[in-house]
Amino acid sequence: MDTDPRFDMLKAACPTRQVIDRIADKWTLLAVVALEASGTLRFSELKRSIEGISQKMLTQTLRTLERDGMVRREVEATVPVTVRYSLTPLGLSLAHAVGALREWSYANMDAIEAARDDYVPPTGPPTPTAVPAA
Amino acid sequence: MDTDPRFDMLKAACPTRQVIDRIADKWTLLAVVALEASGTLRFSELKRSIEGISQKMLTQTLRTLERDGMVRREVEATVPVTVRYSLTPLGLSLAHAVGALREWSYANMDAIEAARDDYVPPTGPPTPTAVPAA
DNA sequence: CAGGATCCCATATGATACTG
DNA sequence: CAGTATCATATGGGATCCTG
Repeated sequence: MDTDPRFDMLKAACPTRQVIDRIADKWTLLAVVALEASGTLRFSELKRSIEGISQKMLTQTLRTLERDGMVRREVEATVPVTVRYSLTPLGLSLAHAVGALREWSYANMDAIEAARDDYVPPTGPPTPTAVPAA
Repeated sequence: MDTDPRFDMLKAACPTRQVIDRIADKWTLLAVVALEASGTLRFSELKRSIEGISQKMLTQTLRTLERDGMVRREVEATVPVTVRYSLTPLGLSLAHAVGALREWSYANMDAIEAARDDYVPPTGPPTPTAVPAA
């Protein structure tokens, strides 16, 4: 059998795995980072902060984060309604964990770039510009 | 302008953001975790380790990780060829960063579950089973 | 301003078959 | 075993229009 307990954490049924499945997505992580950086942001501010995100994905991402207790949503009944988003303590703790990833990214982006340059794909078909032709 | 320097890290052009865009994906994180847990694994072992991953995605994920210098791929010319994958130092350091996320997931999965139960979506349309009808 | 509802498409990913 | 190639499909995600 392949019941190696070391991999239980990777079983789709494992709760930890489920959590990973949920938060390991670009927009979620970026939203959390944005909120961590400024504490509180309105919908449109948040949208401007996260370059490339669409209104749809932002709404969707925020709803999920709110549902899972990471984000607090406060509606203020002003004339054009004002909605402010901020991290809950739970969300803040997630932000810290994500911080490790960001730091790593920052510290190692050069190494990645370098590796990428050196890389030669395994058994690639002849490069079009290099084939001597038959 | 919205040139708040606090959000530079979220600009799509920012190198850190680019790295995040790349590694913040489920299969990549899971592959790294799997390799960290056992040091070295063959293709098929890796596939069995990561529940739910398809052969295609595993190949693709490993290629990318290899290209970016996180994974080392060693081919042994045995009869049915043997390929072993392991983390490079760079990959290992990433694994550590990801570890923070895993620990967070493990520590807070209950809180998430709880929040999810309490959650009531904002201004939802009347629940079918609750509408008094006109 | 915030966000719900739609339409629609690119592509991410799975399933299958084939090979060195 | 460790892939590559192909086909089929789900769905992630953008563009638009609309409303309180």
